[in-house]
Amino acid sequence: MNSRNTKAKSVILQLLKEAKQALSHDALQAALAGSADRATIYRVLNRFCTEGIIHRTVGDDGKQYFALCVDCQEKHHQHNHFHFRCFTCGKVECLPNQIEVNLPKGYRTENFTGFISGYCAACA
Amino acid sequence: MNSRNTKAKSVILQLLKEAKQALSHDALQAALAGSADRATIYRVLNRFCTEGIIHRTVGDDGKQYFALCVDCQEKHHQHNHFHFRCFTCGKVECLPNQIEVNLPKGYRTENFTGFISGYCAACA
DNA sequence: CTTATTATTGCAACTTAGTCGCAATAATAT
DNA sequence: ATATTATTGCGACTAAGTTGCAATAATAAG
Repeated sequence: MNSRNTKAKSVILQLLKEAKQALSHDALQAALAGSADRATIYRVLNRFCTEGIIHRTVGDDGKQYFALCVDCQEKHHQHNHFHFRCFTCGKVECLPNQIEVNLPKGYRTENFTGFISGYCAACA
Repeated sequence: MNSRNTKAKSVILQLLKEAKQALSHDALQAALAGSADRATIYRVLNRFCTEGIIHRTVGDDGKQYFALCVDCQEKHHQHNHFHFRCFTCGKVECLPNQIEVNLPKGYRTENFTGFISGYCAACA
């Protein structure tokens, strides 16, 4: 009785799967076209994050983006990759490079956020 | 007649100099203790950014942090470094490492944001 | 199939971060 | 001393995200 299959959950998951890129809350809300409440979308996304189905990153626009990143699916969840946002087309994609930043002695990493914005190949 | 010396500007600059780390708007506001208006602080910070005196980064908490980073002062402004935020003490510091991320062909970088949060040596 | 349990939803209110218009203030130049 | 206009303070506003609560609807149990 832990988790239930609801329309909102399956549609949001489907959208994230199809997108193959990171989506913001409002992009999802637009795609859902009123079929789910604002708060519900936020809650579903947060649930997916804690369940480890998707990962969250914060853009340099201060907004949260959610992605179902392909290569960190089954493996030990490692999200030390950068995200790229195109100013023109607005898409936010996961970049393949895994980054290692060496922190000062004694520091412990809990969360990694790498974000680059600019113009993608199609829009540059 | 481009820029004027005002109390707000000099105090905020002074605070950023003393801090030797990135400060958020509300940290500055607290330090200013009512001696400057919310909106003024935001405006001064934005002005400093466009003047190139300080740089802005967005934390994984979605908040903006402003720093007068030492090593990118006079040089050609290069802010491809990571910032680290400690969950416990809350400080946000600039990490020395300059990062190079190789983007897909044809992509143009406009903005770089690297943010790591966790526990600093003193708090871990 | 029917009923009970409770995860999930929708709604509304709320918080926080940041921006903006406008009149008042006060640096600087004349 | 006066004029110019950058800057400030105030208030209203927006956008992103969260939360409380009652209603809804998956699932489990009978």
